[in-house]
Amino acid sequence: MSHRYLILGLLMEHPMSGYDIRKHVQTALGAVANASYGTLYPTLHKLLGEGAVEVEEIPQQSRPAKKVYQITGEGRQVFLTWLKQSPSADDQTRREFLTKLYLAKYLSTDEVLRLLSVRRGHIEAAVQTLAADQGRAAEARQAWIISYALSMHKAELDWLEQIEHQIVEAS
Amino acid sequence: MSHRYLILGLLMEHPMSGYDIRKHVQTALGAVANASYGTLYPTLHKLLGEGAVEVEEIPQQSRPAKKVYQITGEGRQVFLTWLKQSPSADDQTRREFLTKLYLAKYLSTDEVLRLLSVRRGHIEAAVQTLAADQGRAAEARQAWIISYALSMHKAELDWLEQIEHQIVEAS
DNA sequence: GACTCCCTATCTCGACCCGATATACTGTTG
DNA sequence: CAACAGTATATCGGGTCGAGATAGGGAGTC
Repeated sequence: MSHRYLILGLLMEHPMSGYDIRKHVQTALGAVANASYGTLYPTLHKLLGEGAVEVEEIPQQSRPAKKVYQITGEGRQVFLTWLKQSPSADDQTRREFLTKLYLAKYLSTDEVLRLLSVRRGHIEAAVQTLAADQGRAAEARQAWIISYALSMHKAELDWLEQIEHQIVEAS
Repeated sequence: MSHRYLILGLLMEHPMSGYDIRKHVQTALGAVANASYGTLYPTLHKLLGEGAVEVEEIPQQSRPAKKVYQITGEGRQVFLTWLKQSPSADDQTRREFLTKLYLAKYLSTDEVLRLLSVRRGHIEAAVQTLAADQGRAAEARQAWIISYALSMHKAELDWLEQIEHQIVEAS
């Protein structure tokens, strides 16, 4: 749903290929968004059919040919209309470990603690990566996204500590 | 993917109908999970075909008939195998407002601030609801989920304040 | 008494999204 | 020279969602 608009938004700046868009999303928004090829290419084809983008095929030597997509005037309008609308209360948050925690009564205390520690490991790894990215962020908007993810991760680490405490004490 | 296991996990406790499962998920895990009918009923049918659950149709007077699903021994095994596996680093986080914030260069300062304040409103409303639920939470595991969501929301409010500051000062 | 909601209960439809995989050539590194 | 990583496109199966269809009953309002 919002992938089409994210794509249009990125194309507002430069014409890009699907491959370029993917890389861009991963580096700039990877912490909070995703754009798999299975979504990207069909969406580009659909936008093309709607006249929101145009494509130019650019052959390259010693590389597969590139299909460079460029946003049209119509596409710009569609994008800006969406952008100016208030965001919905979407909040797509899905965490396998939380589901498992909720069902933890079927696990031993040790298993629950391991579940939490694995989660902690995942977050700490992400924090490391993000902290490194934070220094490299050239634009403010990139820094915003990174600081968002870092804030959430840090809050989750605090929460994890609390829950671990509760579980150890209750056992 | 994990919906099937969440369903099995809930059926570990009591036999339930699809409608019951939905209500249960909404009240107990609504802050971090979802179970739409479009997912629920097909998943139940699939689990039935796999022999992980059994169904009994219960007619009711002055109500539509209920299909009560009960987990089988095989289903229990499938569930427990999944539960004992380390959770993947899934982290499905999608927020429309973050995408819009990233593309805020096409908005005026006022529009960006409105975007953030709408988001703030959504979060504050959620915090209110969750705070009320927190008192009513009978089981520890419910309280865990609620405190998770509250922690995340509070961290996001702090982050929002920071970003609003940055934007006001930069303008 | 008529009207309008809301609740119970099942189910399907179109659309979206993801991860994995296929294809194919090149440059690098051990 | 073999193995791997990068560039680049695309599809497939399957999970997921929100919205709507269907249908009867109870509660509250004018």
